[in-house]
Amino acid sequence: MKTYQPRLLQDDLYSIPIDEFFKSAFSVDCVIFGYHECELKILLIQRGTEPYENYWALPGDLVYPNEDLDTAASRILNDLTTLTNIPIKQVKTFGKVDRHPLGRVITIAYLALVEPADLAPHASSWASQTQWHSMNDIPQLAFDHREILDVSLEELKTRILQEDIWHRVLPEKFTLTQFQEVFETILGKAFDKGNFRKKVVKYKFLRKLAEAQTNVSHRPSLLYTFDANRFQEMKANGFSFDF
Amino acid sequence: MKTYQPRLLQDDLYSIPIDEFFKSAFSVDCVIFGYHECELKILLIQRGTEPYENYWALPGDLVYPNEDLDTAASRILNDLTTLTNIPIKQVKTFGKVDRHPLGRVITIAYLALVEPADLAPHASSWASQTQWHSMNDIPQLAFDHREILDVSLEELKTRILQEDIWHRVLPEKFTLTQFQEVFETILGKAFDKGNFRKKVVKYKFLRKLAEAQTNVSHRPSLLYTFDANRFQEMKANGFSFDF
DNA sequence: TCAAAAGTGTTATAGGTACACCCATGT
DNA sequence: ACATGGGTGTACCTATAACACTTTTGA
Repeated sequence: MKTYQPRLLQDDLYSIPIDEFFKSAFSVDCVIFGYHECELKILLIQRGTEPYENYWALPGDLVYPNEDLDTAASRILNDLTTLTNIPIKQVKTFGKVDRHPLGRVITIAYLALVEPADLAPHASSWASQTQWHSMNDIPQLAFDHREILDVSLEELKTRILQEDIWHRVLPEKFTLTQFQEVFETILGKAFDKGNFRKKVVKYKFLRKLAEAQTNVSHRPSLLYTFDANRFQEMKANGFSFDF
Repeated sequence: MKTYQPRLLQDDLYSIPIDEFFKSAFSVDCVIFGYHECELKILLIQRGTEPYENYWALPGDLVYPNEDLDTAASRILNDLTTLTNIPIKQVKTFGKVDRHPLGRVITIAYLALVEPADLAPHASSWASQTQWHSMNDIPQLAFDHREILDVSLEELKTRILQEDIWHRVLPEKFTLTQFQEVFETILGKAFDKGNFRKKVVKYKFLRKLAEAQTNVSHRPSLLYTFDANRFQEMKANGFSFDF
């Protein structure tokens, strides 16, 4: 039988059949955060099969033999939501030996931030249901998914400062207050209105429109749009919010 | 034959034999940076077997069936250097379908920064040699290791600002100039001496000693030590250098 | 006494923080 | 007229950057 002699251990007398190394698998788990009106949510599925039957879990799947990791993550996200072209990026790989009861399965966690309204209409017809959960009320999760969620939340806090993912959870035209609320909710702290605006306006990638809100029982707010090109330029030069 | 019906694709008629998912493997590749006197180096091995025989490559190995990912990374690093207890942390997982010519092998990249003097004495007796290479003169690398190296260098630049990994490449007692040089070399830019000192001293985790350099043909520099406890405290509160 | 690098001081400017105040709208 | 949130201005303080200057050693 063909064996694999670990290359780096010259004094190691034992050897492991190479087949043993190919008795493992890898999956992708998607941490899909949803933001809407000052609330941060997380998309969970309820498992319909063992192991962890009936537990809530992060949506995930084994990676197909001829499928790239990023592609697998996009596939899962596209199956769950009606959105397309959502950027979904790797967070970290979780690979403890005993993390999966049925064998050696490591999982690569991916992160996305979306508008929670956009859930796939066929979701309810699945054996396992799909549901948005408030981040303030997370049920017990299958596998090591709680740890994955915690790590991903920290990563979200970092990325919201560096990338334009907040853009996906705001309408095309939005107020500076809505913009501020996204950061306050996700980072979990409040900012001074005046100072926040001053800082944000000077970056010049929020473009003030001639329009304003209507039907509000207070002074209407001016609307802004996002200049993605200008943002990309600045990001290429190392831009990051310093909230 | 038992098959795996992808859970998330209800309309998907085809199914894949579950064995197919277990015909893959995962490896760990270590990006071991070395810093010494204003030079950044990278530890490479020369491959003794196909594929990519004779190519230089990042040191790596398949992960043992009952071995955690972090443990595998530490094992590889410990086999190559005489050091122990070196922190080595995950960077990213690389998993393109065609990245390995012999099958589906994804790899988890790990990053460490060490003092390059500490190379294992038995290294030269291996079939494949081990060598420090200057970052200014990297040979062609096997697999997608060049991409892994590039991504890891960026990660190193981020981590040097957030963690105390620079501590491992400085002597127990060091000068502020030595301290500054680490950052200048890794970040690739120069800092004003006076301003750098002012900023660093006020953080209070570098403790000034009563000692000074000897046998230098200029004014001797005062020596400092690192107060790791104080640094950890500050890090817990979100500290990061803003160079 | 000179070169070399250590170490300190000065100044102008920019930016952040806290807070007060006025504005436009619906009820 | 008043409650509500939008929007702006100011004054203080701290941080930063650029640069000049002094100090201590070995040769």
